[in-house]
Amino acid sequence: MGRTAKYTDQDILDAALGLVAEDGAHAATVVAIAKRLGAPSGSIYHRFVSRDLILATLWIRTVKRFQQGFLEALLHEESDTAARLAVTHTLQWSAAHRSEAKMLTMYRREDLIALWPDELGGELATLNDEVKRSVIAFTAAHFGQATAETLGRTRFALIEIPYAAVGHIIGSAQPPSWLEHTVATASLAVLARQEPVR
Amino acid sequence: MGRTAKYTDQDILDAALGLVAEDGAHAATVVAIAKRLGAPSGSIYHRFVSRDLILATLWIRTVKRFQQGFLEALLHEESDTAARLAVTHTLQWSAAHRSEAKMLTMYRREDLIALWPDELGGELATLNDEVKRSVIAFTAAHFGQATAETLGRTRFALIEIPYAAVGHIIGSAQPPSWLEHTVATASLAVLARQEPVR
DNA sequence: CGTATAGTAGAGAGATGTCTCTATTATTAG
DNA sequence: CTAATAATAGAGACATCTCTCTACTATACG
Repeated sequence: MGRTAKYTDQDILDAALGLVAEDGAHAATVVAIAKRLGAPSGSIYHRFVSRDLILATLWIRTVKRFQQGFLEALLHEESDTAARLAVTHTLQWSAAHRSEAKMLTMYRREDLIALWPDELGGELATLNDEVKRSVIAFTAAHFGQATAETLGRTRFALIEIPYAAVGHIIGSAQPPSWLEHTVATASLAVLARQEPVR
Repeated sequence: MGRTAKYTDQDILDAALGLVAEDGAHAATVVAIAKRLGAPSGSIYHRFVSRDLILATLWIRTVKRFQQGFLEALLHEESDTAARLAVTHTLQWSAAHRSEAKMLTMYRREDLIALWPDELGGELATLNDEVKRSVIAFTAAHFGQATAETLGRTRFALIEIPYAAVGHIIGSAQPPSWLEHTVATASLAVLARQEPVR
């Protein structure tokens, strides 16, 4: 009962995402989001009690969307293959979801959301739990044990190096052909178990 | 003639830098900078005509400070050594200049400076020229020729991978001992001339 | 068909930030 | 010592953004 929604929650999140990706984090003001949808700002506040809640919801949606494939990749039983799949997922997902990839790699949560809303406190607290568990399991399986060093190296190989490559994907019309192979090379070198020649 | 300056240009830049590093880009408001120095905002505007000019000047100062050692490292005639030195410089400089490293790795220019001031337009245009030239020269020397691929791989190895590691330096009291070796391993793997096993 | 309800619409209050303007103060040169 | 000057000091004009409040509108259900 009541009239049907003209602007859905998802529409609002998409508009915010577009603004962040196109014009930067500061551009996603409530007025700008409303204008992008052709709505007045009041309509936005009918759905989300605050700007921070919009961006926090968008953040969670985006992180979860990215994590899904990443977690699946890490499930592969052969650890080198799992690593390759994880790296490939990051690059391909980023190419297929540029705006979202841009948001994730370009901004920290704290720079997008001034004050994390209480109602999403629980969500935030557990958001990375699965990935953390998964990375620890990978490290234990791959290196034999998860120490500060092996964990740090794993994170560097599986997360930070691929993230660093996303800039190349966002920057150009289509990802350079050498990129995927290069990133995999770097990651696997970091994950090498025998002591490399110094 | 006239009274001596109580707050110098450099004091103002340092205050802005501290705010950016500690509380994020949005925290470096003119009022906050003034408060940090114990001055009213009017005194700041006596030195810099706009907030953007403060942050743009800081940006240039920081980039130049970083580039100096990086360019020196790349001068080494043996290219593998040059690469190692460049990587090491990025990590060690970041450890020694955390606030500046944080600013450079955490924010893009566009996110710090809304509208780049005209008076610094020339500076900006040439800011990266030397590094670009230097990276091209390195690529030509190392790979034999600078193509889109060899240039892209060089940038990834010498700039983006080390940048990705800076987070580990900023995040903890002292950089993990394994970091430097790990980053060098990744970079050199990317720079390997023979086709790696796929 | 009419009423309850979910939603849209938009004006405007209040907070925060940039920048301007005028007054005051310290320092140097003659 | 005095005048010129470079700098500090701080009030407030103006812009922008978040969020509130009230009025209006479309739709579903009986």
